[in-house]
Amino acid sequence: MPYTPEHKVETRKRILEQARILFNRKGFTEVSIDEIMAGVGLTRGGFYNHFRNKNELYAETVASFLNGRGKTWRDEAGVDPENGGPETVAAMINSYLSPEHLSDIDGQCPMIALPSDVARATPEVRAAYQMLLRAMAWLFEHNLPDNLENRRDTALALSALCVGGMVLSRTIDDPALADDLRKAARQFAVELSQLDA
Amino acid sequence: MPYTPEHKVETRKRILEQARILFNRKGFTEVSIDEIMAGVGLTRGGFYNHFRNKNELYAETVASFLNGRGKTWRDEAGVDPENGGPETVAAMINSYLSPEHLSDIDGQCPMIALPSDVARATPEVRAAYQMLLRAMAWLFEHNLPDNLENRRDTALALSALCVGGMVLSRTIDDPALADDLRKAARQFAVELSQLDA
DNA sequence: TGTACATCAGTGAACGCGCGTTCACTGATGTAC
DNA sequence: TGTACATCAGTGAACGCGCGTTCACTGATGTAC
Repeated sequence: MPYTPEHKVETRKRILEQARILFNRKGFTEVSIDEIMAGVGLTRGGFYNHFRNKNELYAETVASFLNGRGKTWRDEAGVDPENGGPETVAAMINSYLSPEHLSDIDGQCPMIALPSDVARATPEVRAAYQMLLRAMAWLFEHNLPDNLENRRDTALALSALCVGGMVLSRTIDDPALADDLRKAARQFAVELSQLDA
Repeated sequence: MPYTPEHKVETRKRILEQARILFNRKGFTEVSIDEIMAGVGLTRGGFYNHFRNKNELYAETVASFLNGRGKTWRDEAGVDPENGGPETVAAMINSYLSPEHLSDIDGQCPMIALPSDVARATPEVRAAYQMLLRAMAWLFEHNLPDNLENRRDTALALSALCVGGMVLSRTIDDPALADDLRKAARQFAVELSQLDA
């Protein structure tokens, strides 16, 4: 048996990681397989040893965020699904709508970088994206105060506010406006999470 | 002088309108000039009598929304910048986050259909997008109650919530989840607009 | 009113380019003896 | 321990395709006489 089985697994991971970064930077259609493979130090032909086609890669990239880069993010924000609470919600909001997240093009959440790309992608890609949103809303919901009546709706609205605030800030050129928008979203998200509606 | 000057102006308008619809459906890069011109009943070569290149068309498409399809939308929602008020804000929110707007792929607001496309487009396109956002926030701001302390921040947060709610709903396949999200965003947006923060 | 003419919106073949994918191959590697 | 071998990850030329853009041309139209 030539090469260890781990070798192939590792290469596959490196391709996924490189693809995630490049997709975040330039979007799905603007990134070529050549580019991704070159970033990993390989040539184009080898790609098809790891993925059936570009669409499969795309779906796996989005899906892999949850347990890859997304896990790092949750850890950094100190999110603990088991023992959370209101301060966890505030930490999530502040981290998601932070200037660091805004300037972190490579590491950002795919829901911010790729919404309109995903809307036109294959069902597999959209399913992966949907899973991300569910995960985000679930985290919000289970850390909101118990006495809140409509926790799920609050969690969904918070998700919309967080993603919307970042998507718009990212698209806006005027740094002052982008910042005001991000801060306003953050302020009202925190308020909303404490609201007894 | 062959053809009336109006003839050319009219054709240009028809190209813009067709481009707006197709961009809303499939995004900027996925729509070809052939496709747009065919939709207008012309052939590809003629395009360059009206626009310098595809990027110029893109920028003008986004910019033209404000006084074209966007004006219709404001009229339908009964938005009057001069004599508004809280009920105008509620009308804007309810209209923007309505099931009708969600299902109106062709006529939707470009901020929903094209956020990640715009983020990677030319400065001209981004400037047009920014103008749309400013217009939306301005409308919110000037119709919020006078006694509200932070009207601008409220207006910006409302914009983020509206756009974010629609972007996510559009991307989600599960109709139940998409609907819950849209409704939650709407409910909290209305609440937020009455909040004295 | 009718006709020749000039204009320029529109045509469609052609060009260059980059991309996704295929495929015959190469050569690095672990294993069997 | 050393060597022949089989495997298969990786290579890179080639293919087909569609796109944005150019350009020499056509022909519908308003105007001048």
